[in-house]
Amino acid sequence: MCNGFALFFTCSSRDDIIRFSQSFFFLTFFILSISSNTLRIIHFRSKMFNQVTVSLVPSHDEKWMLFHSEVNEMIVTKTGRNFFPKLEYIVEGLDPSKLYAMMIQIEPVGDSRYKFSNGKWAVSGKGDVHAEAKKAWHADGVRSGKEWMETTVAFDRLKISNDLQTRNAWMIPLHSMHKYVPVLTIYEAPSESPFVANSSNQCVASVRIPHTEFIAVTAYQNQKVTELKIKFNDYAKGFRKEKQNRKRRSPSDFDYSTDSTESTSKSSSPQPKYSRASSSSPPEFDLPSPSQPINPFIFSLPPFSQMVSGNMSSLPFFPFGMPPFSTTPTPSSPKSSPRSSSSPEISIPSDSSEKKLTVIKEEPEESEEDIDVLN
DNA sequence: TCTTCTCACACCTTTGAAGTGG
DNA sequence: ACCACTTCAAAGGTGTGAGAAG
Repeated sequence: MCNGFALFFTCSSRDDIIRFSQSFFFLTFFILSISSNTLRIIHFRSKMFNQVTVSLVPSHDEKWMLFHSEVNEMIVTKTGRNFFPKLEYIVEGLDPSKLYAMMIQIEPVGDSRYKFSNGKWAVSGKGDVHAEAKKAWHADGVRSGKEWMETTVAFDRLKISNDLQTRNAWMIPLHSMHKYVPVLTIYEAPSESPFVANSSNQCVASVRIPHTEFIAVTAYQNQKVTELKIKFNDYAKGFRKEKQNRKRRSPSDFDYSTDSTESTSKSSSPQPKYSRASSSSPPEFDLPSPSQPINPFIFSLPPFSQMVSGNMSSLPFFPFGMPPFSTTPTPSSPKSSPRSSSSPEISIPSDSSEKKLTVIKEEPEESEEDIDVLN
């Protein structure tokens, strides 16, 4: 499984040690060279240099940043809840003629359990034991790089649940009061579906964006997060301040004779949707489990939070003539979702600027099991 | 007593079928 | 008959808050 940060490295000679040092410098360099809006993944092959970039759709990215500044929370229920903000990516740098499949996992961050007390989140002890993160494949299955790059990559159908026994392919079971981060993995596929992750498929990139971290909860703990959800999620419009004269009524409060109010107000016509590779697009596909490990990781690095201590200005010199990355925000992609005219303005606190993690993936490790049968 | 979870609820958007008019 | 547009109802998503569970 492409889990975390990995380098293909075996240390058996002095040359190897030098190679490791070079790799380390390289890693350090581009970890610190991430643009503020785009997560870049550099994937080295033996003969060719590929640069795959993955970013969130700007309108969602802004929201993720905002929620992250308050420590994001996601409600989990037995029946499953959607992500908000949405997980919708822009992928660039794929080979247009090659075939790819996309998969997302929600991986635990650390092994702690959290509690919300005195207005903030704190570790409350050792976390529950996590099963291996469930893999949710994008419903579009195998598509060409050109097709993936033409549209955004959305996982609309994905739901998170606290039902650990769920067999629903789109339901990701999570432990409440634990911290998680979504990880997008891109596989190169040799042929059309059904896609099977095996030794003939390469893990092109595996991306975790630090500010998409969240804590799974069964009820919101931080009032500020609740307010942000209500402010930005149209489905929660009913809870917005200007309408907050609503009150929960006990059964005895019902007055069936006069209960007319505004319930007759209906929505305007449905908004046209922009083109995207949505996970909700039919038909569903049925992917078998990855059958074979592709390559074991030889070396793994600690979590991002432990690696980045905070000062981006002290970039180390990169010794290999590494092409410089732009550190300016990527201009909004034309394929990004249009902002709804009714969407509230987003202002991100200045201290919320997040350093993003770049993840190098070499050959991934795949487990035998995984992937529930798609319903 | 405290924390966490569950469920029914009101209120909202989205979706698609049915109706209408050119 | 066809097409474009509007209307309507059902489905589904949201946070709330009372009560249950541990």
